Amino acid sequence: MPAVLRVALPLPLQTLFDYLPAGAGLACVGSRVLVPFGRGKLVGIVVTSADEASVDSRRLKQVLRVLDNDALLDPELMQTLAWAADYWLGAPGEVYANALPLALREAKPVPVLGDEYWSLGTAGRSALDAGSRRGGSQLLLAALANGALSARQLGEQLPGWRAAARRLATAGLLERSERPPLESRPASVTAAQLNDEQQQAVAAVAESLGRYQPFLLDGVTGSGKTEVYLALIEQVLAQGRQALLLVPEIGLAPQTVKRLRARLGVRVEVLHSNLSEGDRARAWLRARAGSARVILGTRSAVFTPLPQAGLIIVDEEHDSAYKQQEGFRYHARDLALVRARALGVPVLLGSGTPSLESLANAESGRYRSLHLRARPGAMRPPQVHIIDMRAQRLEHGLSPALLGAVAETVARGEQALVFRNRRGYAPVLLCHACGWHAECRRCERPLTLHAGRRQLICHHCDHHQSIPAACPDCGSNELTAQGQGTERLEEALLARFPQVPVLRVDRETTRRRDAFEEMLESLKDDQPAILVGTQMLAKGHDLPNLTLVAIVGVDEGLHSVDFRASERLAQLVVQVAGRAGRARKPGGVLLQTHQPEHPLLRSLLAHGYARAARELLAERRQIQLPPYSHQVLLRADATRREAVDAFLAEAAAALPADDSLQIAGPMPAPMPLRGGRHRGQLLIEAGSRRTLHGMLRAWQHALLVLPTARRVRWSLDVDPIDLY
DNA sequence: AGCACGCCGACT
DNA sequence: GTCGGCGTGCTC
Repeated sequence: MPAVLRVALPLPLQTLFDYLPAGAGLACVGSRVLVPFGRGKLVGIVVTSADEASVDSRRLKQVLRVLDNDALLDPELMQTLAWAADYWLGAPGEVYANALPLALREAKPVPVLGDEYWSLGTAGRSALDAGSRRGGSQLLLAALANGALSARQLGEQLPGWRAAARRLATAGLLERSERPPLESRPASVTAAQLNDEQQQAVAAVAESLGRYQPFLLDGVTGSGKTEVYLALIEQVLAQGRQALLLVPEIGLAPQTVKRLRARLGVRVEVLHSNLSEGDRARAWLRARAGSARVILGTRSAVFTPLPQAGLIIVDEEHDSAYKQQEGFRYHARDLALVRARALGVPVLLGSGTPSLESLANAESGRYRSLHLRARPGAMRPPQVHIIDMRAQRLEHGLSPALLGAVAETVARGEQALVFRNRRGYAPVLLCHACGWHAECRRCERPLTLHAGRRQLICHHCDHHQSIPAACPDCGSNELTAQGQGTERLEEALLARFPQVPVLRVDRETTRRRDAFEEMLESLKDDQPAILVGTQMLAKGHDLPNLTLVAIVGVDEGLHSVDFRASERLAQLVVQVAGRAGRARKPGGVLLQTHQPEHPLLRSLLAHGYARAARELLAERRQIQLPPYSHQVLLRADATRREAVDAFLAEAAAALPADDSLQIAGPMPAPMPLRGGRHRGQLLIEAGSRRTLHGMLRAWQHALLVLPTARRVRWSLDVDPIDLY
């Protein structure tokens, strides 16, 4: 019997807490325990045991209850989580809080491993026969008339059924039960014929099944990456192993799930934020039990237990959604690699526009490269043309050439997409008489004019205010909207093409869940239409009648302070342009810019992403930026600027004297004021990861005990991807 | 994080 | 005279 158990508690503290073992029940490493803490109780994870307590043994308390007889987290996950906590400087408790579904962080036994089923009670059947219910309740009763349905089936048939179910259950008309999960059904769709490159990719990964090997699968939109994933998952399933597929956002999931289910004929567990906590916990547990064979999920799904792991796939690996931006700032793609190594399985990173990090790893031989060049079933790659905006008469920011191309497209009965990465009507409201412009007081940035909502909105904090009728400085009523957002482009295109449906797709118009999918589905494949929107349009399902993509106003990305802006711009342009390439007909892409000579744009358009990325990488190498150096960013903010300055100065002074560390700052953050808080940062760079990580824990500890640290909010970000 | 303890300003 | 501000320290 060990003397003490070392327990991780859900607190943002860097320490483990020692407890005496419980009187009854043995708590093994990786299991949950309920412990007394202060005047309350907490659920923690047993991380290790030790012979001796790290504090005075008189202070030790006893574990109240052992919640799991067997480890909830297997040794591989425990080891990977410990690694992750160490690498990203996470507090142990926070790391476990990210890895475990919420329902498993409570002092309850693990939920029953089954599916939730609903059926009519006797009273329910009478109510159905009597027709005494209306609306959603009536529909739900009718849906259950022929027998019980699972929550999953109900979700597919009757959106919003849960509210009705709750009402009817309270009234005693419905019964809830748990049943073991359904056995798999035979696949309903057979494999597509793979082309040579796809076959080679599948063969290469398949040959590595059973051992760790990272692959970078580089394939443009429509090149058939998904078919490669499917073929590999099939092989993994045939070996009786599990496959984990990560996607950057769940918006991409519904079609992928449908495709996986139809093709593989097995249950596909989906782990995402819209899932109820009970369902999420059950899916997680089914993966742990090995009954879930295919797991699809976003960032946090990288923590799914995989006792019979066969393969991990990270789709759209360049996507920054894989990096958690607060709390425990881990990167799911990087963690997927660590897990794959621990599990001894291959890991496949897929993207049409790979991150420079992954390209560098492929170049150095750490990853094996797989390419898909051909576009099966698609026409040749879209032709990209630059429109030089200089000296053009613009109509709401749209050049005659662009409008002409849109006109031709819709005249042919085809669809056009106008991409502008700015929401709202106009990014600036300017006084023509005195030069005043509306600015957020809490961020010192221009307020965006939203015409439909009749408000000025700050895109950096939630500040809203009404639109002034006259200039508050000089009283002039010559207030003019400067620049174009998606709302204004929508208005201009509507006015210009009154006979064609114009759909705006941005955060405002797709606020409701599923709104985005519904909007895209409302497009008739054989009818003309114009889509206007932001980033969101870079993804989503195929639009076979979309033949023109017009990219407007990406110039901001060409001279940003963030060294990653050009990489992101190139990825965005290629991803958006790719939307035109999936049509039955050849697609065209127009890029409207003030800087047609910009080397990045020239290289991108003349030679494609791979070449542009190589050039960006060469630049990074020359000036020793990531991935050729390693960074840690200390961020701090406070209502008083002096508090930030004092803390950062002390933080810099607490750094070890080491010539191999490059220190930038303390300096103001790119947005020095946000939401009324002053922000500053200190960037540490090193050529070697070992050097950097060698000092990090000690430095973090030094920061924790700085008196000035108490007067600011601060965080350390290892491998930051946004320097905002 | 959450909570207690402790030392200085405006109130029944 | 007390109620309550948040600065400081602690939680095994």
